[in-house]
Amino acid sequence: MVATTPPSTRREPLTRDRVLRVAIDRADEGGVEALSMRPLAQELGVVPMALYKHVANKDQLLDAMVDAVMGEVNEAVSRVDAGSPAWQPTIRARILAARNVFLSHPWAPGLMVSRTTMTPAVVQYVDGLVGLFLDAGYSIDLTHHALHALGSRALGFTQELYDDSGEADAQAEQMLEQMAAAYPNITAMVAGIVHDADTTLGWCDDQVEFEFALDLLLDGLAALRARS
Amino acid sequence: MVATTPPSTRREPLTRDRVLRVAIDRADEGGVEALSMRPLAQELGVVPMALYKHVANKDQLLDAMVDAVMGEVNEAVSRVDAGSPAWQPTIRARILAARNVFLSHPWAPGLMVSRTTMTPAVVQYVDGLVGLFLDAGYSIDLTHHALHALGSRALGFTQELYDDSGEADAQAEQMLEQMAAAYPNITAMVAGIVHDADTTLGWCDDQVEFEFALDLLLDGLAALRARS
DNA sequence: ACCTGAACACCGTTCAAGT
DNA sequence: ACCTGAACACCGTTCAAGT
Repeated sequence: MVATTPPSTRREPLTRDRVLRVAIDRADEGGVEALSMRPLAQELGVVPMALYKHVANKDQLLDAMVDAVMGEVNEAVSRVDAGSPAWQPTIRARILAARNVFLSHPWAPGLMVSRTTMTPAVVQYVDGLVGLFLDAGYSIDLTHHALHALGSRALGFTQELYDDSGEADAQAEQMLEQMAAAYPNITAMVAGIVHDADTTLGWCDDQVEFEFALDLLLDGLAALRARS
Repeated sequence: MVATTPPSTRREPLTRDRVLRVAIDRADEGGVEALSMRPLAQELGVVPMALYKHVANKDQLLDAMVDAVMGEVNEAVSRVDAGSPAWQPTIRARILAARNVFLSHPWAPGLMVSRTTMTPAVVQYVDGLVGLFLDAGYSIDLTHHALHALGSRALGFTQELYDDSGEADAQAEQMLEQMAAAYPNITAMVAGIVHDADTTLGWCDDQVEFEFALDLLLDGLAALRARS
C-alpha cells in the first residue's frame, strides 16, 4: 500500500472552514431547509455537538454561509472591474457578475432576505456599489434611492414569486383552459407569449427578464441624475 | 346569571375559517415562524389533531393564510377602482392599496416568496393587473416584462434586505465610526442622509422609497410603450 | 480541560385505541 | 364513524458525566 497520511491524522481536523464548505455544498444540493445539524455532523464524520466548537448555533452558521457566498461575489466582482470608463456599464457588469454567483447558490437569496444582520462581505459589496454611484456624480440622496429601487437586484438576485419558466405540461394546459373564463387576461398573456416564444426554454428567460428590469432601472436613474 | 348560549354549545364549533382567522392573528402578532400547530390548537381550545380535520397539513394552512390575505388585497383593490381614466394612476393606486394590506400582515411577503404554488386569489389579482396593462395599450410582451420588472412590487410589497430605517443608536454610531476607514462610501451615504433628514422617522421612509421605485418603473415602462 | 452521549424541550404527523 | 391520546421520527441545544 502506498504511504499516505498516517492513520491517526487521516481524519482531517474539523475547522470552521470545513464546516462551512460542506454546509454550503449540502445547501447547493438539497436546499437550505434540508440542512440540519445532525446530518451535517455525520457527513463531516463527527458527533453533532462537535459543530458547536466552531459555530455558536445554527443561526450563526447560516450567517457565515451567507457571508461566504458574498465573499465569492466580491471576488467575482473584483475580477470583472476591468474598468469601462462609463459608469452605467460598470455597474451593470458588476451586478450581473454578482448574479452569476447566486445562480450556483440558489438557497442564498432566500436566506439573505430572512436575515436582518448585515455581514461584513455584504457591507463591502454595497460600499463598492455606492462608490460607483457617487463617482458617477450621483447625489447622496439619489444614490440612496437607487439602492432601495434596485433592492435585491443591486446584490444580483430577484426572488421570483411564481415560477412561470416551466414548460407547459398537459396538466397545466388543461388547468389553463379551465381558467380562461375566470381569468381572461392572464390566459391571454400566457397564450401570447408561448406562441411567440423563439426559444425552447419555456416562455420566459430569467436572464433576459433580469437584464430588462436592471436596464429599465439604471436608465431611469440615469435620467434623474442628468436632470438634477 | 344571564341567559347566554347553553353550555353544551358554548364552545363555538371549529371551522376552517376560524382556524385561519386565529392563525393569521397569531402571525400578525408573533410572526409566522412562531406559529406552530400545538399552540394554535390550544388557542382554539382544541386538541392538536383536531386541526387536521380542516387543513391537510401545515403547508396547506400556510397556503390558505396567504390566500386569505390576498383576498383582503382584492377587496381593498376593488374599493379603490373609482376609475381614473388614465392607466398609470390607476395601476399606481391599485398597487399602493395592495401594499396597505401587507403592512398589517408583515409575515405574508416572506411566505409568498418561499411558496411555489399560486393560490386563486393571487391569480385573480394578477389577472386584474394584467388587464390594466393590456387595456392601456401595452403589448403582451411588454406586459409580461412589466410583471417581471415590478416583481413583488406588483403585488404591493418589497422584501427589504437590511433594515436601515432604525434610528441610529449609540452602538450603531460607534460601529459606523469604526467602519469609516474600511467602508468610506457607505459611511458617507449614511452620514449625508442622516444629516439631511427632514423627518424623525429615521433616515429612510419605506413608503417614500416604495413610491419612488414604483414611479421609476412605471415611468420607464410608459416610455417603452410610447416608443413601440 | 476537553469531548461526548444522553437528555430536554420542542416540532409536524401517524396511528391505533377508545367512544 | 368519529375523535383523540400516545407514539414516532425528527429538530436545535443543554448539560452532566466521562476521559
